[in-house]
Amino acid sequence: MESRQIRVRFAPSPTGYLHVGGARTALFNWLFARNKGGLFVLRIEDTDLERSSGEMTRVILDSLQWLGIDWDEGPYYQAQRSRLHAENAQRLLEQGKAYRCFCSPEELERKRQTAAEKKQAWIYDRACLQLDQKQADARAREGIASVIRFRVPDSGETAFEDIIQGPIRFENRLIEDFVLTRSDGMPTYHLSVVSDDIEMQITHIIRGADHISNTPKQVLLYQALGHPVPRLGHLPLILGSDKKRLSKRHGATSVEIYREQGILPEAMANYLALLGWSPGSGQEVFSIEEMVERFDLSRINKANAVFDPAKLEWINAQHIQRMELGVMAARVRSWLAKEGMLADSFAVDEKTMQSAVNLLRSRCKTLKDFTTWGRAFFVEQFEIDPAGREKYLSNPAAAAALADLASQYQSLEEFSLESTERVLRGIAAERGLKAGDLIGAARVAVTGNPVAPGLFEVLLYLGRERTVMRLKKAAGKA
RNA sequence: GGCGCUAUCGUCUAACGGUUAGGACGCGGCCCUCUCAAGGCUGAAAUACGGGUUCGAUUCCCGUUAGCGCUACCA
Repeated sequence: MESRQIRVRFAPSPTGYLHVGGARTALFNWLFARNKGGLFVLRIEDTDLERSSGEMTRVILDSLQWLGIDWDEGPYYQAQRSRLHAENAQRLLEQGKAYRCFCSPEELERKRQTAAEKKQAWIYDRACLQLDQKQADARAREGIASVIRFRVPDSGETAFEDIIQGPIRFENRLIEDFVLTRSDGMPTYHLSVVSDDIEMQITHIIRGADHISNTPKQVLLYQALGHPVPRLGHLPLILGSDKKRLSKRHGATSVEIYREQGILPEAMANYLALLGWSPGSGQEVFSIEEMVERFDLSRINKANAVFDPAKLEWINAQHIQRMELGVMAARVRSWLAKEGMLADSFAVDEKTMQSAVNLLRSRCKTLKDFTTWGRAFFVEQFEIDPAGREKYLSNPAAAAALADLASQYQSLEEFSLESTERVLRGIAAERGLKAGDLIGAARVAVTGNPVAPGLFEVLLYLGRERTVMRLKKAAGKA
């Protein structure tokens, strides 16, 4: 029994950057398709010409690619397909499943207002449904603008079995005769989506729960158009820390921003997947391949989830630590390039780059940390942290010891982990300093920071020449 | 206002009638230690409320409450 191939789609409106909610919707569709050997279709819903832009489309595609989400078909552009959609409306009109409505937007707005003031529910009152063919034609001839409205059944109910939410039902009498085409002839959202999903043979529609209320209208449309309804699954929404729907108010909401902050795409996808889905095994850190392998629509949660930047950061740190060293080094290299530090860097050869990353990675939560906190591991120009200077380099004794350390390192036969430590401890003992304090002073001198990887490993990484130079410089300034 | 959806630690979640309600982030403590991370151990922290059904409810049903969503000639 060969079942039809699964076809899913992601259909963003290019009215802004790729929102984390949208990114998760795309990811779940993609994971589902990849897990089932299905096809992932990308469609740009750019029918709102006012708010859509080609630039936004470009950014959204770029963000998807960055996340590792690739598409098998598309991108299709919905605006280019309006003629097709309008034809469907025309057909429904001819079949009596839709009718022309001449009510003006102002008139409708007035009725809505009145109802709202009386705290009454209001849906379109079907004033124009009474018009017969002749009357309608007459109005059209008078030049009165009209829209095409879908004729919703008066009774009964429209129900569907949601893959994620379970059975959902709506009474038809509470569903409005919604607009199919606007007065300028352009199709509206419901018509476009359904027409395209039919045309593109979408088998599973996985989207945000904010579309649940739209669904009965679309189900009705499928039925009127004589097409089976695809399987529907509505994902819980992503909320801000105040439990309100995640929006600009909450700060970083586009995946673009997290990318700029140094979040790895693997970590972003990993965290997003955990918002509403869990494998049930307790595992939380996955590679993309593991996610594809484990993903299962039946394990998606029904309740909304609060976006937690702290956990995202932790997931990111985990990926930074676990990623293959060579791959991670390449990421850091690109980050350095992006920051304009690569040209001045002394850590350009692969071996040195890997050593630096190896030393720093367990202490970095984002790529940004490598070039800010870890700056001294890549370039010679770095600032000494004021607090570190105050704590370790402010007294003359430390400065003198540092100068001594520099000269002894210079004449050391072998510059090793063991010898550098022995010399330092010797100097500390000789001068009545605590070893920890001298280590701290040296650390600040060579890394600019009171917090860094183990000192002697750092010295070895930097090499004798660079170490001596930095020690002398700090000693001179102290 | 109407309609719809949801409800386990602060947050993300596990449990698919029987568990001392588990894990993770974050927070606190201890260990490790040249600082800080990482790592290991550990502590505090939850089934919204009220009724049923059942020998037994986090789990099934109803109600209440709360939150969210939709309510356009936007998508």
